[in-house]
Amino acid sequence: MAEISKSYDPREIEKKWYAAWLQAGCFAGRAQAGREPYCIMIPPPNVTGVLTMGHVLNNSIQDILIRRARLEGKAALWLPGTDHAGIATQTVVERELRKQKKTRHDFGREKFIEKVWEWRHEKGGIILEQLRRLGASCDWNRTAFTMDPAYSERVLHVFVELFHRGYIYRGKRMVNWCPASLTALSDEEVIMKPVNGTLYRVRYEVVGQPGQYIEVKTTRPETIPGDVAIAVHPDDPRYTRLVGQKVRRPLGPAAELPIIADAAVDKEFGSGALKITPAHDKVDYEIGLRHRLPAIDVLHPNGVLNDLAGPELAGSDRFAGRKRAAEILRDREALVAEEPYANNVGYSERADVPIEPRLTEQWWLRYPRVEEATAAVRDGHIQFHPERWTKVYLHWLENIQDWCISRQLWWGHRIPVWYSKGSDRSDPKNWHVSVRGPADAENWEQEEDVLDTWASSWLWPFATLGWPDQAAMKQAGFDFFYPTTTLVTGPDIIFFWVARMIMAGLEFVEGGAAANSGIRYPESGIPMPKPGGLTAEQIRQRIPFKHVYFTGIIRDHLGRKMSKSLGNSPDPLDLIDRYGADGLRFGIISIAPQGQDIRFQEERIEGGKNFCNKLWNACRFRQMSGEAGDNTSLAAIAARIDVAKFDADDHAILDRLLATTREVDRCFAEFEFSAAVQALYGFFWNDFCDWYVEVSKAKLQAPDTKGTCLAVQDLVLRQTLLLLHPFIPFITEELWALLGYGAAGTFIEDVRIENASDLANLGKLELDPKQVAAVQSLKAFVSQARALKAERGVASRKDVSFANVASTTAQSILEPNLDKVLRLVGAKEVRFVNSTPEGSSAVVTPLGTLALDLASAADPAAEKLRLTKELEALAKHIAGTEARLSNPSFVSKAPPAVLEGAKKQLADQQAKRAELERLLAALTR
RNA sequence: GGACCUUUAGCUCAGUUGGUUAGAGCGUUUCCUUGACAUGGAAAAGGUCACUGGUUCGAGUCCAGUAAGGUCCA
Repeated sequence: MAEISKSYDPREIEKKWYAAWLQAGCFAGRAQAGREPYCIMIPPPNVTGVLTMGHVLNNSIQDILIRRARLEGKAALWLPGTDHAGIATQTVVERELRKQKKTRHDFGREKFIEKVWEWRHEKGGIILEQLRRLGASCDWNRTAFTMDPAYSERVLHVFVELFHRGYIYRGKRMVNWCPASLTALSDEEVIMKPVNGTLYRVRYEVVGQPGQYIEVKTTRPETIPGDVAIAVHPDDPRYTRLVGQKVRRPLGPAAELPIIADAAVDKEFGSGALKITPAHDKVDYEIGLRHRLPAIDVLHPNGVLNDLAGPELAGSDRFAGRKRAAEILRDREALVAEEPYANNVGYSERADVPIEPRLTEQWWLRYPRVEEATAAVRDGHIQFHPERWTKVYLHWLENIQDWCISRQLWWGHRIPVWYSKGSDRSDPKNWHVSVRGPADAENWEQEEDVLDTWASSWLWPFATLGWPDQAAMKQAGFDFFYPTTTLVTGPDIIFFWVARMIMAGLEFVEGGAAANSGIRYPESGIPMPKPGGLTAEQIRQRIPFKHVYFTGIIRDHLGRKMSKSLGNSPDPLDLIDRYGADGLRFGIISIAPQGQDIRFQEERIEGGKNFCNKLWNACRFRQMSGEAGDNTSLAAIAARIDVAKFDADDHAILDRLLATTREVDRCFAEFEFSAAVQALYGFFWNDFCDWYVEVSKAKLQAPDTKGTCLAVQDLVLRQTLLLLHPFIPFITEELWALLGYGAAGTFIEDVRIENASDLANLGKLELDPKQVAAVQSLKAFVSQARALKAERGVASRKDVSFANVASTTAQSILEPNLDKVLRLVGAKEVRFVNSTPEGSSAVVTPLGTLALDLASAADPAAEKLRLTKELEALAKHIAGTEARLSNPSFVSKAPPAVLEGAKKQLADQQAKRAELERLLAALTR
């Protein structure tokens, strides 16, 4: 067996094991009858993406879950992939073209898409390579991409199905238009930002009544040329007599605008009169529809004012145009005032520019299965962790709006609709909708728009498993892995992705014959669902996942979001280089409480690395302590343990091992990963290294106890490695091999992890609670003895003697453990005496009053001060306990156990006080 | 405007169904290179649990309100 080096160096070990895992096919997700499936679909990162700390957290958790599932004997599949990120990817490639002073139009659609594919093959999907450095155990053979030919066909298939099922329509409606990307966006892609702008008060002269004006307030005077009316509230007495009259448009082509009454007008805002610009505002558009008003679009798609804005403004950008408009109005004395004004403006999420409400022809989706999607989460078929996100989800579903799914881009899934050449595109009679297109292609022209990227990734959980192709589904193990088990993602895409996946699953995944109406869709042959809702059973079969774990957002140490522009985001690969992948994983998990945002501190990553080194060295200690025994199975180790040779420390460490195993089990059940890491840290560092390893040093000297002590270490280390493996896979795999827990060519994942009761049974561990408790008092005794030494400044010396006044019980606990205690304290002897020596320093421990024997007498003043302070603190506690016990309500109402506890506590405290008083009195004498 | 989250040691956070003297890591102070580890060991200092009420024998924990910070929706 190779010797374990003095410190842990992750580099070569990580490389070695990742290659070995790949070589052995450890990550392959296989549908295996008789095994429980455990499946995670990666939230596909953007193909342009690089690894961020958010990805590190998110993917570490997925890897933890999937590796734990393997240890539990489940058939685990973690399916990786990327999405094509329509706008982001197209922007990246266009930016490269711009360096050559070219635009996509110089290439044309087909050539440009070839360019994007070239880029994708060269530079796209780097993030998947980076995930390997982190140790991600994805089934790379199944790597999916939303633009893969097979996936693409599934996306188009869904469009065609939804069209036939009546969920998709085309219409000229108000959309969120991004003037930078020149495409429509969905509501979810618009971010509201507070903006400090100006509110312009503008007056419109009433026709035929010189000197009579109506005043309106607007933040967008440049759209006045698009005004078609002034609206007031029908119940507003200020304007009743003006309704039906006209005003002059103060800017742009001259026009007389009707004054109309509409209940949508807010009487309280400004003067109570609203300018109506249907082409540039959603509310105005609706008012315009009600009053049959025209819509005058004064903007080019890129936000530059067009000729309809009039010669004064045409050609100006919308923001320059706003200033110019204000100047003109001022010159014409139509501008009454300008006021600073804070309001919310919608920004394009990707391009970070204000969006324009714009009237365009788009494709819309009425969401399917909204009710069932509500029920799925409300009724607990899908569980959110933390649970509170349920409310956010349900609220969104209650207020759901149709989804604009068309994008004016080239990179993406081109909408599978063809228009009969030369005919009216707005008439569905002239449409052909199919995956493959019309047979007589020459008579048709295809829709130019592509689908929103989310309209492809919402199919991710089943499209990656071959749906709807039966053969592909069989090969992928669809029936075995679907519904998947857990989705790990950020709450920021709860609407974008989580909710939509649920609806897609409910609509498309077959489950239960009762769902079928007997009618089949012409395109796919898929049975048409029965009208009406799905049963609970059908919902359970169709949902895409059973658990959704929402991670927190990683912030910098000041609490700011990490972003490229702030430069406050560390490079994960750099962190891996410096701390190891395991160190990074352990560190990030330890600071990621469930459902809360995380403040990143590099010190914690360093802590992860230190923990790995500690683990490494504890195993090194084991290796140096004695011959390796048969470690190849739990039973083999158990056979080397002679329970008759157990001392209190063996009982205690195994008791803590079982408790830790239970705690980690609980944490996995409740998605509390940082609590699991903390439990493991505390157990291993404090209970095992700081105590058991130290007491072992004495035990190993005795030939009688050596074998059992080594076997106990082997047992503890084995279970610890198993419990830690999902969190820190590389180092545990290496140590597993070095300590001989697995045969050559096998991996830690080939073993099944035991739960606490199985571990106790298989290890034949009959633990004595009294012995466990004895170690508690021994620890306190040792700690107090050390403190006594430290206070007298003799911490390093080993030749000191202690005198202990102990009860027979205390003495019976101390004596069999004395060798170990002396070693831990750093002392020559503990003499059992009847009274503490005159003038010595003493403390009251659970195992007697312990005095430090020194040639030099203690400083009486210092001793007095110390004892007095301790007595004062104790007196407070005694007073508190007495007060409780003298309260009749407490005595009569508190549960007996609590009452007994308080009584015992009081007795202990009083005994300790008596002893301290005696020490103090001895000093004063 | 609606909903949710957070507020505990200098910093970052635990604290499970209310029940001994509220914990951890980092940082700080002192001591220690003893044959696993200085990426370490030992000891210590450090908290009126944001505030105000209430429920209770008993509140960091439950309830109501207030304040500050944050997130989402409109």
